[in-house]
Amino acid sequence: MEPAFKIKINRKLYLKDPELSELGRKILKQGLSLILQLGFEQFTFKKLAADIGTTEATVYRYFENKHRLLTYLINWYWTFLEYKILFNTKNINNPETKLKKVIELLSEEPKMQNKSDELSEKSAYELLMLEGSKAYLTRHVNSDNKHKFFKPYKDLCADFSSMIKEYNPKYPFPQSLASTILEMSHSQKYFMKYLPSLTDFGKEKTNAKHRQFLEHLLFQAIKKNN
Amino acid sequence: MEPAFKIKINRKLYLKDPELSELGRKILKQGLSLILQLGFEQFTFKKLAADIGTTEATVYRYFENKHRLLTYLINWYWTFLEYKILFNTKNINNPETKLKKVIELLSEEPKMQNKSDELSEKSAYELLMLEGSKAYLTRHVNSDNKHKFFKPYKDLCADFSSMIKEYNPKYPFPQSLASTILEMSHSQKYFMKYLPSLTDFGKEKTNAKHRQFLEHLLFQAIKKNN
DNA sequence: TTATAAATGATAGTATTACTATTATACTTC
DNA sequence: GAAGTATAATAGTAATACTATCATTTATAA
Repeated sequence: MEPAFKIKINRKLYLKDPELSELGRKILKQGLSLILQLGFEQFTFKKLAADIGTTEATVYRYFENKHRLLTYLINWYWTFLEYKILFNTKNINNPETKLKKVIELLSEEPKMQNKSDELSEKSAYELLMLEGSKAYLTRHVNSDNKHKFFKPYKDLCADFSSMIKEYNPKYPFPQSLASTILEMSHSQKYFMKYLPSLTDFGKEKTNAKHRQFLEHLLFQAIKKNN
Repeated sequence: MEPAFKIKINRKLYLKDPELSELGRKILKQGLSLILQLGFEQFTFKKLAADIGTTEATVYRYFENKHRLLTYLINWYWTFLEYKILFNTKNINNPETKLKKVIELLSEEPKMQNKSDELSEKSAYELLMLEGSKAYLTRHVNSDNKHKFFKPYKDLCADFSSMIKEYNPKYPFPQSLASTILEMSHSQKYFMKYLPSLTDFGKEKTNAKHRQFLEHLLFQAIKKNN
């Protein structure tokens, strides 16, 4: 279940590779945790530095600014999720079963895990739900895109889209459907938690309905022979 | 086509009603335009004040902070859109035709219109696409929600959801589907423009495919008898 | 082992942001 | 013409988003 690999992140996202030092890893882990706690707008490098017992200037040696750190963390999760999906569907031949597995993976909320040093999947999942779209909703989206900062998301989307095409090669909107399901998997969870009347899931504890919704949406859309 | 009514905005959103003075209307109109130009993060009341030839302090007499102004503008659009949809579907009895009309309205990009003093639909549409989710993706979402700042969005969603139920009373996720289509109508447009590989629309000039995608997604989901 | 470089800490500084406060002036309306 | 309201002008403050400098500690290579 736990894939044994190192997630590679676009080198333009950092000034100094945070994975390569104790302090860098603290910046990632505590940075993620502080963003979750304070919200991205209220989060600052100064607060983070205080939190991990270093100085603002030091944090700035790793990341140009807080948006780059956010993008790094989001990229980490997108890449992680792609591996997770590929790993868990690798031996499934039936396209339907495969897609169902993907929906399951997108719908389930990761369990707590505290392998101390590493970024936790659960926190990264939360981050994507709470702040994910802020990674691309900026006026520098084009420049970020040229730097390939969205490649992990595009790759993930492309994988999903391929599976859709495998299931029904004639479906005309596989990419849009993939990005829709990906986006919705997070935003419907957000709505469920904070604006439940925008959903049909109430404030339920389980994600069963959330999953049923996505699964139904997906399979109705790509249904064959109509 | 042009509905003749005044859009009422939640009074807690402002300190002084901006609709009631020349200056207030300038704050709205130029504020919207500046946010589009600079992006919400780079937008400040100081820049806005300079732009309309007043002082920062004066702008603060109308709005507590820039997020309230954003929420005001987004609320204005949600309310506008609700009226637009209700107005344009009022005399349609067939539920299918009605839903198709809604999709059409959600997919079409408003034309330029410069009735000088008033907020322009086109700009507000852009705002929703570029900054819309920042209205609710904050750590004060619960408090904002208690203040009913999201009521217009919920109302819009509820209307749409009712039409879905009218078409197929047995469909189990009308609210989620409504919010999904609403969200996607904007985010797929954003992707189309800035991250086209997340869609199947390329960098096309027309919104025809965008519309087909939404329509197909909607009607396949709520199809009867399966 | 020492020299050398690289990473971090300590400290300071700057322009801008996100406000609040005060006083003066102009504009309205009663 | 007085009284009130809206705006302008100005000032000030704490925090943000950085950049710069220099000293010190730590790792690495000769």
